[in-house]
Amino acid sequence: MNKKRAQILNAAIELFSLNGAWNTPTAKIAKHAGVANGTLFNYFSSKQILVDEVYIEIKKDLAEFIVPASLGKSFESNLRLLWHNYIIWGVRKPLHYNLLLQLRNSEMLSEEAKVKADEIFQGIMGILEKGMSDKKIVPLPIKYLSELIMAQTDAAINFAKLHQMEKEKLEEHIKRSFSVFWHGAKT
Amino acid sequence: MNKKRAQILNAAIELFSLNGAWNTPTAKIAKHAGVANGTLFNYFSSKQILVDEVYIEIKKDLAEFIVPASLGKSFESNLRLLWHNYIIWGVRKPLHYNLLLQLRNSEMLSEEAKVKADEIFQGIMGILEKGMSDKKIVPLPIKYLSELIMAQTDAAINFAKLHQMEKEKLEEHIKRSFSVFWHGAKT
Amino acid sequence: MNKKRAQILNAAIELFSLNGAWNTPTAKIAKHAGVANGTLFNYFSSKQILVDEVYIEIKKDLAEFIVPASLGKSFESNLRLLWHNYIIWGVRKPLHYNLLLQLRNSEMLSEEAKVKADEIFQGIMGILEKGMSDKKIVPLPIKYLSELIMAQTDAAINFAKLHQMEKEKLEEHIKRSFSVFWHGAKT
Amino acid sequence: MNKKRAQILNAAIELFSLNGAWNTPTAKIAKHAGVANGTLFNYFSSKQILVDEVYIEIKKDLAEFIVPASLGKSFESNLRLLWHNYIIWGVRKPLHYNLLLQLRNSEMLSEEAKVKADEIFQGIMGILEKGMSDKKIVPLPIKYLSELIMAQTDAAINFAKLHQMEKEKLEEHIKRSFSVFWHGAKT
DNA sequence: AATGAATGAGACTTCATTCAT
DNA sequence: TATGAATGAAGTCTCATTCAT
Repeated sequence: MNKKRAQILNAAIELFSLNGAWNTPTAKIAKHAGVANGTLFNYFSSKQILVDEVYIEIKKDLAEFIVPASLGKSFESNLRLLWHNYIIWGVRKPLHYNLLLQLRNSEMLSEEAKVKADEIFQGIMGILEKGMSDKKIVPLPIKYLSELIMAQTDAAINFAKLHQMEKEKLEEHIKRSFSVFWHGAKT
Repeated sequence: MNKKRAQILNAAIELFSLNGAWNTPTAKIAKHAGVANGTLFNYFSSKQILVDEVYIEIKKDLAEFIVPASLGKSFESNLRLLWHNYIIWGVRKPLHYNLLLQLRNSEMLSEEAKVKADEIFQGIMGILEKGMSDKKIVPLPIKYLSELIMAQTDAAINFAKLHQMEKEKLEEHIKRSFSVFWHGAKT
Repeated sequence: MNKKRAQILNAAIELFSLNGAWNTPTAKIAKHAGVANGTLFNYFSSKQILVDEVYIEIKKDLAEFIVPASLGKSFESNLRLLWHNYIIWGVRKPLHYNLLLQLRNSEMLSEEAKVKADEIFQGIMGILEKGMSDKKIVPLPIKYLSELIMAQTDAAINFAKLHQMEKEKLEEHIKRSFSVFWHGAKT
Repeated sequence: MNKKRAQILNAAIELFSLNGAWNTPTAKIAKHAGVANGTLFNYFSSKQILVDEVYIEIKKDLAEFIVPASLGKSFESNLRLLWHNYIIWGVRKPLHYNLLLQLRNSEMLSEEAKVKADEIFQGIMGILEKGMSDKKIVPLPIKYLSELIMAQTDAAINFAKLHQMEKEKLEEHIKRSFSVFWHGAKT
């Protein structure tokens, strides 16, 4: 990939996360990235597109991070791993995570970007669908199930960050949060 | 209360929700509210303050709506009612609900506003704390429990809106969502 | 005279002097004067007129203060008294004095106000003219002479204020400053 | 130096002088300078800073103009030259001169600007100090002496402009004005 | 006469975007 | 391809003035 493009994306993620995308000027991003003002527009033809690409970049990073290299045998263990990895990602990459939340409900994303970002998660959706059709879990619409998982892991991430949890304590917290979910959702 | 102030607040809520607070000019709000440009600043001395007050207004509206007039006997029934009312509110007031999510992670709110908004929910927090200390529910930090509830109800609201649920269907959905939660959390 | 009118004038003098007339809103003047916003415009139909009236008020105050009740016999003693009184006025009424300087070169005064203010000093000009025609002083255009006097007294006032002179020290300073002038200008 | 910057400074000096800095919009300055609205702010990050820089520019121009290329032998001749040059400058550059007076007492200048502007005149102050310590002049505080000189030359400039003096007549006027001063101040 | 809420023109300033170098 | 000065539309906010009470 292109180096300058990556610099700009990273600068944007950092500044967007800290100050809000809506009040981060492109000029500041360029400066933070160590490139000229106009260079940014050689790589991203408008700020709208930059925002979209930042969102997609984050979603890609997340998807790569949480998908297990190889799927285990049981649905529960696969789901537990996804659950675990998502929380770890959220804790380890606070800027990315914060920005993800920020953009999700901001009315700043184009429809195209949302669709594209969803596509990245189709593989993960597949795992859930499989578990559902195998009746490993209470029958819920797949879309609702995923929202539910995301919602509960978000709560877990926020709480872990609030208490600056690390290592064993964090693992314990993840375990417990999954346990609460699994108790309610398993068949 | 003051009529013009309310007009402005309502106009702001509507436009913020539809277009994003970050790209709703104060001039448009004033026009939509049927007042002059400068009048807005007689009531809200800056856009920042308007945003803060909008957020507080929404939280107040929500708190009023979900708190049961009289608390029932059992913790479960009280919690079930809160759960129910929150989802109803989210479905009935989509603009308010959407804006609530938008502002929460936007970096647009002042710290003062966040604190003030939290104070509005202290009564509701009290209900949870009571249930917890009475061991009606698995021992979780109260802050995490509330995040968890909010997260799951948010998921339920999103899903209900996605499928434009109403009446019996909506009630059924609410019931099921609570059931999943209660299963996982009850002692 | 009218009490409210005087309150407004005094408030204006104070605020104009401290912050500059150009950035003192009429609303602040009204508040400082303890009257309503609109009341100010009952007495002064525009800010321009208020500024003009403030200037005239100051000039009147100054003229009243410096003109000796009864003129002495010698031109020198009369002039010495004017000189003395002007400096005393400038030191005792720093707000008035400061504002006088501020307005003089500000392009904020209407031509009418300047003319009116000059009329107030015609009596004093008469004294100078008399001394000139009696050849008590080197032949200079009367207008230049008055400028010269004002200029030197201004310098004396600034210096006295800089060193916070009072009583004997101030009197000594005034004496010396007049002496320098008189040495240069007497015939 | 930078061409656009100079254009803006010159436009500002002209418009400030004619209409007062307080009621010259930045938009008018930009237009008069032949640049876009925003360009002005590339060179002067706020109107306050533009005003400050205008003041400093004028003081620099004045200092350059009045300081003699080489100092003569006698203190009197050096002082006479400064006196002469200042008056000539004031008459030849009426816009600059008018604005200098306007800004001096306007409460529009930042303290930094005043300090910076004073530094420009340190060389000239040195000349006066030398004359003082050599007892060529009555013992007066240096600060007062400079105020006195400025005050009298200001009077001379105003009078010269009032009568639209030129060439011999102007030179004669300057000579006389210095003579009045020197008579009063020499030892 | 006194009030003060309402007005809206206009001020300063920001910033996404362009384009000549 | 990279630059960064220039642009000007558009945003937030101020404030002299009006007018119904």
